Amino acid sequence: MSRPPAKQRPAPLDRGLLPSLLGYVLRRAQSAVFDDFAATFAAAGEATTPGEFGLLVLVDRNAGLSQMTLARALGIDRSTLVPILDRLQGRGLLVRRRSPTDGRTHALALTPQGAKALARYARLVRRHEQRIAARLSAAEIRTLIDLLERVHRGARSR
Amino acid sequence: MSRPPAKQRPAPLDRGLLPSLLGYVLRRAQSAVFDDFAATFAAAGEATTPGEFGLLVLVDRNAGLSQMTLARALGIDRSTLVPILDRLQGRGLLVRRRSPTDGRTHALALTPQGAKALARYARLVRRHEQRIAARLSAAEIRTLIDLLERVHRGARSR
DNA sequence: TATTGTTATACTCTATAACTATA
DNA sequence: TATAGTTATAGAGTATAACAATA
Repeated sequence: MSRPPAKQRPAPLDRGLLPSLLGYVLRRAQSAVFDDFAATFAAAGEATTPGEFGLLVLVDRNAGLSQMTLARALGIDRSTLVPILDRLQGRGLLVRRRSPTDGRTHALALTPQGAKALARYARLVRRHEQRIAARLSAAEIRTLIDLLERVHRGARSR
Repeated sequence: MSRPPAKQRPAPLDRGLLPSLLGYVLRRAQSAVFDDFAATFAAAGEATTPGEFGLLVLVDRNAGLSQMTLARALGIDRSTLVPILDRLQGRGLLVRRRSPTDGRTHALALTPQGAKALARYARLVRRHEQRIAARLSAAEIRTLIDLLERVHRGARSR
């Protein structure tokens, strides 16, 4: 029963009530999933965040939408969106076109290169999803998504 | 069956595959829960984040721990922790004491004021938890926490 | 007047690299 | 040499306020 050298037993900290708090467990799971997303993309030589991926999907599925519409869908301020679009546009993934009907707005759209990148990202996301759900059955994944949506609705309504 | 004025039907965007992605649903739930946390605290005239609350609990339950130990437990770099502790110390909630056994480390501890604040925060967190779980039974909450922990472990192991 | 996109500004969270005191 | 805490610095995400162009 000899123990290995063990330079310094880390001695896990007492977390008190934290592990029983839904908010805490949710936050930690989210953080681990974010790390896995980044690692999956990095392993494929890509550098794109979950937020950027979601944005690209929205632009792809709703071509021509305005920045205000997109910002509302993302739940961020319109000024926050500007540098994000600047970066994506700088990477050649999307363009801001003039709207023909309203001179104040931009019509956003993916470039052909952006559409190709999105298809690549979608494959990586599928791989990432398989990893994070590896310990769950298909039924459990559905249950989890359902419970999370109910938490979302409960938290939103105040 | 006349519709109310409705200045501009927002026409919900097409989110494509996003709602079927665990990572996406998780991120949205987390964001809504964070907002609810902030709103609950703001309504009570308090301004403390989930991260700060978690940190205070760890210091409370593990008095005398070092900044490195705390940083590891939080999953952040030691340099990231410095301004966070500066702020909490500035608010009079915790202190950095000299460690008597190792001159390189600080022994962190809550002040009496910090302990009182933490008790106040814990009551608010309980209220917040009731809100976000309002649509879930006790059994469902347990299931959700269990599933999230399994996602956490699955995402971590690579 | 109201809306859209932009800019200026500020704050927080995050990290890496380099410095210092101590072990 | 190695570790702990700090500082300098930088990047991303977030916001508010004010401005120009357009409706």
